Amino acid sequence: MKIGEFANQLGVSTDTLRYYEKHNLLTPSSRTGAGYRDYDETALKQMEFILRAKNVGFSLSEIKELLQIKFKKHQHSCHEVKNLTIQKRDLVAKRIAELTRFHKSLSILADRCCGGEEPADNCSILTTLEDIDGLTQ
Amino acid sequence: MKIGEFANQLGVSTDTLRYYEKHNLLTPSSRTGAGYRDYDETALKQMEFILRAKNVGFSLSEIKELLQIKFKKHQHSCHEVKNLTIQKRDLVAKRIAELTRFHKSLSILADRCCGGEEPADNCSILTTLEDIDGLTQ
DNA sequence: ATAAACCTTAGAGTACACACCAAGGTCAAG
DNA sequence: CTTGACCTTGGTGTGTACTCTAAGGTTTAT
Repeated sequence: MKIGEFANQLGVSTDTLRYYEKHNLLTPSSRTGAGYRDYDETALKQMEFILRAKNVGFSLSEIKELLQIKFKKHQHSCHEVKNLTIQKRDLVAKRIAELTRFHKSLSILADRCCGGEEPADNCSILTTLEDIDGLTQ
Repeated sequence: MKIGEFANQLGVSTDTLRYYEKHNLLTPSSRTGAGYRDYDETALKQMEFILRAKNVGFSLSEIKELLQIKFKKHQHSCHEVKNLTIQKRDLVAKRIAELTRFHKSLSILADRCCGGEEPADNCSILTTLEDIDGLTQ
């Protein structure tokens, strides 16, 4: 399968596939006489692995680690894989906590503001950001 | 106040202040004869505004918008400010939802995995990512 | 024979928020 | 008068995940 068709099947761009190849996430199975990339069933499986891993939140560099483990499963332990997963989960949790703080603050600001069409001279959002922190930490 | 002292007081780097100046977030009040940046009380207030806005989750470009409104309050409405805030809040909410999906998936993967020291040949995390999506969407 | 549709490479551009560097000017203390 | 601590500009580097461009080669259909 040439890159265009392969990309279409997976719903990604050809640029993405070339990018993944450059970053050692997915190498095409072979090249045609003209130097065109040729993808087969194995490549398809691997690309699906990558897309699923992306879907659960792994970054490309994390996926690269997962792939290296996957290629040599017997040289790595379950423990290692679980660790990667837990570390990622905890990172995600931290980010959620931070965003939740943001969400709370923004909600407070928005709820206090009248939102009317009058000039913003006394807008409570602006004054809150100007003055001493009126937001619950 | 020269840039170093000003930066110290605010707990940011001089690089940050120069960056903010370049991106029209904060211009020093004046320059000394030698061309040194000179910050005064007004600059301090504005920088505090910026830092508070950052603290509630606004990006620098959003803060720039807020500042433009703040500079000409009577030319803008409360409605406008509230809109910015709500839009940001909703964006944050979306991101939280996405990350929460990630967190769930990662938790499921981690919980299922034994995490033992044995080789990862049958690691449930890897097989789940290999096979048809076993994760609740 | 030629046009359309595909493919190749290398490299630049995007957004975000800075950090870091080099080469040089300025200022206060000793 | 020199040392050290500060300041200046302009430019490059970081990480993430692509996207786009230029300049050209290949394949397929008409």
